[in-house]
Amino acid sequence: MNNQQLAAIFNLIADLLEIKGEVIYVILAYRKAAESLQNLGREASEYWKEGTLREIPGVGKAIADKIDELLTTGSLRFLEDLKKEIPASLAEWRQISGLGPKKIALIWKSLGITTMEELKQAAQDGKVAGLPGMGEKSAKLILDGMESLSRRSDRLPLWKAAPVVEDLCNILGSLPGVATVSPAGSYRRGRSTVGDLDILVASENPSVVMDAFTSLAGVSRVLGKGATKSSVEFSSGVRAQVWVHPPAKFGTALQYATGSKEHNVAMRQLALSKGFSLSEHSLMGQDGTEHFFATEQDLYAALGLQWVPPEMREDLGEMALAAAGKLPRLVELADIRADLQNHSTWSDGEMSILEMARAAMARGLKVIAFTDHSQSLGVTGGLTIERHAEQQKEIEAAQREVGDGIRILHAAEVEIKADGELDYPDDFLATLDLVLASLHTSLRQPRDKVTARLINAINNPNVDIIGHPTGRKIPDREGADLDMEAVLQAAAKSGVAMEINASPYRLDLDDKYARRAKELGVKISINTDSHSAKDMEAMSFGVAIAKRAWLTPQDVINTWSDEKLLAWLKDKKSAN
DNA sequence: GCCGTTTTCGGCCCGACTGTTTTCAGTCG
Repeated sequence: MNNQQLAAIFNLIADLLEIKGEVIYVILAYRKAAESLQNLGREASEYWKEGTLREIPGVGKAIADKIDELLTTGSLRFLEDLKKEIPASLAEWRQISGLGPKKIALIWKSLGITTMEELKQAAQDGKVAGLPGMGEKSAKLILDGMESLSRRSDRLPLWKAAPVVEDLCNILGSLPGVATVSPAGSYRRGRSTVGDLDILVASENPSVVMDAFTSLAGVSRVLGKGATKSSVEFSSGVRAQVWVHPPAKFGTALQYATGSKEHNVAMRQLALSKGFSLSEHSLMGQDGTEHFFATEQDLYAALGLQWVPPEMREDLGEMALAAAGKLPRLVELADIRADLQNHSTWSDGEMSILEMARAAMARGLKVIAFTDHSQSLGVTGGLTIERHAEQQKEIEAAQREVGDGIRILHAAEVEIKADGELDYPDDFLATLDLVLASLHTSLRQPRDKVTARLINAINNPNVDIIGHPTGRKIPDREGADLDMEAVLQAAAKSGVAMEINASPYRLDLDDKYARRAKELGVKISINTDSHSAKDMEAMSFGVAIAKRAWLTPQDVINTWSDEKLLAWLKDKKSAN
């Protein structure tokens, strides 16, 4: 049983307990444990074997015992008993927006219904509207909620969210009286998928913003419209929410709207411990005096904290570091000087080596590696060794053309074949400037086999980087079922770097594994996997993942000087 | 149910918006 499955069980327990009417703090404890398991870079089963389950944040005696029972027997007595009391199908109703635990309990107990179909029927028949505290609008809210639930996917992939956020910011920013616009929420925190889109607007005239936002083209449903906060659903199923605050309060408001919820709870607790009450409007002293902050920096400083980068705001230890003035200097987009996975027309790319190199130069890069596919990946036009010799000539010509502007590396994305062997012989690999090894095929192999394939590649002294390690595609394809802990341990031992593939379709490694890699001393390479100049824009997404993993420039080989990077590549070769 | 630079027991964040209400409960973020 993996972390995701354990987390799902604890979230289910939380849902059922909430409907049952359990005190809120018990529910919060289960949700915290679930959240914590999802963010963990190692499997809980490994902690379990070591007897260190309670080192997982939010896991105390009771939940550790439940994890133990689940891993030992595969089931949980507590949950089975709970299901006899509260039908598990009611937990599905929680996904309907506008329907919370209290109303679910009311409907279930009053009408004796438990399924989605029965709920729909009851809402249509007027039975829901007849309940105490409910009315026609409540029934309609439920029906609308069910309707949009059927249209929505769980979370929005970044490649879908980014253009929408950009459009919204441009439109809102051009309204009269608007001083500033900023994305907030999970998008600003750099998550690889986002839920609803959150946008914060600074203006003294909120009604203009609210009116414009709720009447945008493409809005299919206004979920709420108030004086300073509104939310809408677009016909695409995407939901967005906009807050408006005056510029003088923009700092507190942006901090609040950025979250995460867990980070904000920690912030408020800290404020309380210092005799203040923190809200999205102000920091209020016990005597009622309010302090306003135009910037987040001022707010964090007022609480005795360093400004915490949004990507770190998950309550995973950043508060203590910020209080001690010891936040790491995270890697930034401006630190990136090399992109080490790119494709040209020599395989499945759309542009020539010279065109790509010039595009990279225009972005300020100093090193670009061409990692065209290897021969066995036929659909991509993978290169034979003979064609590599021709490509080498073109690279030399392109290098003469661009001069000192950028260094072009002759590399390859070598296929790790189904049997674990690499697609080129070692003596050829040794001649390349850089070798990136990746899985593209037979991703569904059993865990042991696919893990062994990757480790075999890691142990090849010619391999410098493992590309997009799990092979996942967002949102459609789960990655290979890897024993990531074993993979990262092997990489630490051999000195191979692991890639954070910056493509918003991949973002692989994800942040939790990248963070675990850093703990083990594994170097990271952030690459765009570009097939055209436009793809190079994705670097910022990869950097966001790296920041979420708390990586510094030293951890990321793409930030290193030419000398250091080339020496590192050479050392790996000479260790051959 | 978890947790500890106020605490091993007593806390655990705060406000906007909506609908069904005559002053508030539920939901959401």
